[in-house]
Amino acid sequence: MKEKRSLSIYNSLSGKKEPFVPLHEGHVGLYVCGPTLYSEPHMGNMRTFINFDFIYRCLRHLGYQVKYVRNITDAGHITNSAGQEIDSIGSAARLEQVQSLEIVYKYNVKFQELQRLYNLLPPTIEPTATAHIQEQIEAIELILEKGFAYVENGSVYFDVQAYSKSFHYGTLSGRKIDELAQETRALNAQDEKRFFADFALWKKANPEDMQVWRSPWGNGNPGWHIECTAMSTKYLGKQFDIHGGGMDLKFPHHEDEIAQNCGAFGCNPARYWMHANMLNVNGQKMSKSFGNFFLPKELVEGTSPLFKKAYSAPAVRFFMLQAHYRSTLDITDEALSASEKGFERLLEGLSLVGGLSPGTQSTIDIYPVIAAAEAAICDDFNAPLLIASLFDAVKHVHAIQDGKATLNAEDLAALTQFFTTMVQGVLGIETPAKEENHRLAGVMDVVLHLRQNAREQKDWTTSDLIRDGLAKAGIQVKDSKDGTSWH
RNA sequence: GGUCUCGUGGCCGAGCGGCUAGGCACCGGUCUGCAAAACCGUAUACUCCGGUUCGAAUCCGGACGAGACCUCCA
Repeated sequence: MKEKRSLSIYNSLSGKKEPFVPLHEGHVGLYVCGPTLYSEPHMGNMRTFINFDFIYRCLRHLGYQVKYVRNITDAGHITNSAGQEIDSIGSAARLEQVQSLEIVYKYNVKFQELQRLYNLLPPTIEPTATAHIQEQIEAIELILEKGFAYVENGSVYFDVQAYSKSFHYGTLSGRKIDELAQETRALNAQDEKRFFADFALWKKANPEDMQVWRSPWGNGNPGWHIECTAMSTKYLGKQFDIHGGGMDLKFPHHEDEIAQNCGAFGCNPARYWMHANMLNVNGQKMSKSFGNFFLPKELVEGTSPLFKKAYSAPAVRFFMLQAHYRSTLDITDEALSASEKGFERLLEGLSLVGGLSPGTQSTIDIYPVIAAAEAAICDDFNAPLLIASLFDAVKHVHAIQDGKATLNAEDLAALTQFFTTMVQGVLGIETPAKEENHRLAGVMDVVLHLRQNAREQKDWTTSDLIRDGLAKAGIQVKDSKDGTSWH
């Protein structure tokens, strides 16, 4: 009996929130630009994937059947927009003195580990670029047939000038070609391109290239943008509902993807473009080139010099979702530890709600809270607002726990269902499994029993000695009405 | 230089024309042998200057400041 709600999504194409209308009722085609496997994904990369994982979960929660395609780039991007040729994976391979495939395999394993660590649902399909060379070649052929590309010395370039006669180049980024011409930084001697804004669809192989594929134009490598066009078309069609990715991909990558798709099929690949904002460190984008990045692993292990302690993956995920996906988020030790406390409070609420007993009648109305949460999801996937409503629910849970309020069986079931669905299903936060150390637990039972005896005899010296001693050992004792616990 | 985004209380971070965001910290309270923990509660805000409006953090213009993109980037 899920209420039909109208979802609205901020569309980067229009710069506005728009009501979401899927191409096929009840179904959503979602394509997200995934990682390039030339290094271990850093925390900034993970923020984008966490955000889109949340969006994916929201769409499913709203009852949509979602086909979620997230590509894996395992072919080095060959670009020459600045007259330079960069094969990221090949470079990494040379640096590590191994073959390209080893690089790709190594970092793919790491990425899969991170997906599990941060509780990312597996996409419906995770296609790789190297497994779709044929599709990329076919897409390039189609663009050539339509007259929006040209072959030059074994390479194929997208012809932006020809394209501009039929389509508007710059719909997504708002860039204008003549402005671009002036803005483009000093270039090296122009190469085979006819026009500065042209970009490579296929690049002729260099002698030192490790990965090379055959094509109608000779041996070479696919261009940076064409894999997304080829794979999104294959798995989602010429046009689908939502295309997502990091903000930094908006230009030129997504702009060129649009040009390719329009050039090949006459339509924008996606009706809604969504861009996740950057993770900042000290107010600046986390980036390989700034050197201010850290790895997800370092955060979980507490080995990054930026942070005083370790933060669990669910806590980090929660921290990320406390900011809206379209806002930049500055990650600092202070912000993270503040968020962690709230995170624990939420988990406490989650564990309490299951143990509550129903009353004969309800003295509080929980449905406004549930409605607020659903509305937050529908308002451009507003995770922070959703979390705020969950904290309202936590207050209700405590009130019931303290006997200050009651819920009848039906309402209590609704609250419990709501809480677990939102925290685990939608936010994707799994309670971290408590590490059970039976021997320590046995020792603690004895120690706390001794302390309890001392307390009953008002032997405060002994009881405080035990308490302070445990504190030094990193164990905190918590006294409450129901007894003493520790962690 | 061009294009765009953003400036919210001690910190993080929502809201985007009128109605308490939320979390953390602070302060007060309950509990406690004292603490801690836990729970409850109060307070503090919208960079500046103009304009529109009965009414603006919220819309428009300007100033200042920050960031992103224009080059590989999630």
